[in-house]
Amino acid sequence: MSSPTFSPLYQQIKTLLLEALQSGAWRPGTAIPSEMDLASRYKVSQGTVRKAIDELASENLLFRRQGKGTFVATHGERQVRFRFLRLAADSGEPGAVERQLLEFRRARAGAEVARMLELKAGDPMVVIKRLLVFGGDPVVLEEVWLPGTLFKGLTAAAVSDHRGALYNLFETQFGTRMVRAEEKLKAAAADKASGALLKVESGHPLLAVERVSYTYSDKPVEWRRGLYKTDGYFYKSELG
Amino acid sequence: MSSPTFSPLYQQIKTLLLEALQSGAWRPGTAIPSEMDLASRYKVSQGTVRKAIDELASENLLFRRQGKGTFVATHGERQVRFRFLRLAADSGEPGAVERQLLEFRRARAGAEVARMLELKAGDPMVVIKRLLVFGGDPVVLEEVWLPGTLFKGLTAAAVSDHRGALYNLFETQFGTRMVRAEEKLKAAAADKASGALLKVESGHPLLAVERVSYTYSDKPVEWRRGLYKTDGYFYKSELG
DNA sequence: GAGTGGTCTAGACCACTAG
DNA sequence: TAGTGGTCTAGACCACTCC
Repeated sequence: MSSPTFSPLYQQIKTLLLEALQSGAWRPGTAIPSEMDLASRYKVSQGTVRKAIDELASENLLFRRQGKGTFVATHGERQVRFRFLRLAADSGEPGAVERQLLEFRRARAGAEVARMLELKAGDPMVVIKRLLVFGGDPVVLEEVWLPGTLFKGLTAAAVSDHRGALYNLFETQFGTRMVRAEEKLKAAAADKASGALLKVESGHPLLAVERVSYTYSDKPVEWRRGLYKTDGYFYKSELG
Repeated sequence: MSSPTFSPLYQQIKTLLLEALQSGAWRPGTAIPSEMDLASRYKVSQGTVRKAIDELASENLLFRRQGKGTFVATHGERQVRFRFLRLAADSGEPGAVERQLLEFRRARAGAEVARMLELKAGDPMVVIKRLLVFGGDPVVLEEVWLPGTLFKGLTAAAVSDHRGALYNLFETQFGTRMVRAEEKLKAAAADKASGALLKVESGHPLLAVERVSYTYSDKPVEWRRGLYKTDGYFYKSELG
C-alpha cells in the first residue's frame, strides 16, 4: 500500500545475473548457463529468465547466438571497434589505426577528476597520453585518467604492446569492463603543442571530446580528454 | 530449404502496425487499439502483438502507458526536446529557447542535397535559415533543406509563429514525422557572417553539425547544416 | 540427435487508470 | 468495476549449431 516497492521477478533475476557478471564469475567472451539451466536454478520459468537476459543483451552486456548459447560481451570484437571511438573517415572507414604512447605516469587526482570519478582529491591515478594515427595521419591526441587502485599493475609496456582497444586490455588484464560512456563535445583551437602533434597550425579548429566511462552499476572508472582532428574525418552521432 | 525467407509472425504484425502509422491512420498522440483488440483483429495471440509493439516502443514510434493504452509518439512533449537537439548548457539546462527566422525561400536541389535526400538535382526545395537563442545568447545558426513536394504549403509565417520544435510543426501540419537522424560533426572556424550572428570573432572555433533526418521506413526527408557555439554549451553524446 | 536460443500460444493474475 | 498494459507460467514447436 504505502510502500511502492514492487519489483518484477525478471528484474530480480536480472540483478542476480548482473552480480554474477560484476563478480567476474563469468568471464568476457565465455558462455553463461543456458536459459533452462538458469530457470531451474532460480526456480522460475524460462520466459522470465529470457526477459532478464533480453534486457542485458539490449544493454550490450550479453549477446546471444542462436543454437550456441548466450555469451558475456567483450571489447575484443571488430563490431565494437567504432562503438566507443565514433570517428570515421569522410571516405569510408579509416584504415589501420596505430597507437603511439606519448606519456605514462602516476599522479594524484585533482578536484575535477576526483569529482568526475567519485574519488577524493589526492587519490592515486594512472595517466596515459597517446596519439592515434590513422593510416599515417595523426588524428586523435588524448589523455586517459584511471584510478590507481583499480589499475595497480598497469605499466607503460602493457599499454604500448597491447593490440586493439585499451578497453580490451582493461577487461582481460584487470577485470574491469567498460559498459557505457558519456561524451561532451566542444570546438576548440589547437595550441602550439597539440597542433605540432596533430600536424595542424596553431589555432586550427579541433573537436574537444571529454569522456567519462562507466563499468557495471554505473560506476565511473575512466576520464578522458581528447582532441580530434576533423580534416578528412568526422564524429558520428545517431539520434533516435 | 533453399529460400531462407523466414519471417516471425510478430515481425509481420510489426509491419502491419508500421503501415498503419505511416498511412496516418493513427495520428500522433492518439491511442492505438488495445493489444487484445489487435490480437483478435490479426488472429494471433496477445503475446505476439505485444512483442511487435515492444519493438516499436523501443524505436520510439509508440509509447505505452500502463492502465491507459499505447499511443503514437509525438515531438510535442518536453521529453523529446533534447533528443534531437543535443546541446546543453555547461551549468544545467539552457533556459528558454527563442527561434529567429533569418530566411525562408524556395530553391532547387543541388547535387549534394539531392544525393543525401534521394532526390534528383533540380528538384524543388524549401530552405529555412534560422538562429536559436538560449536566454538571450545566440548559440545555433542553421540551414534546413526540405523537399518542396512534401512541404508544399509551408510558409515563412508558419515557421515564424510555431511554438516548439520544427518537427512538431512538420508532424501536425504536414503529417511527416521524423523518426531518427544521423549527425556528422566537425570543428570549423567562424567566418565573418556567421561570427557576427553568433557574436564571436571571425575564426572562432565552432561545432559544424550536418544532419540527415529520416521518417518511417528510413526515408530521408530533411537535411540540415548547423554551426553551434560551444562557449558555455556542449554537445552531449552517449556511447553504449 | 541433442542442446541451444527463438517463436507462439492460452490462460491466469497483478498494477494502474478512469468513470 | 471495467479496461488497459505488465508479469508469469507451462508447454509446444521451430531454427540453428555441433557432434
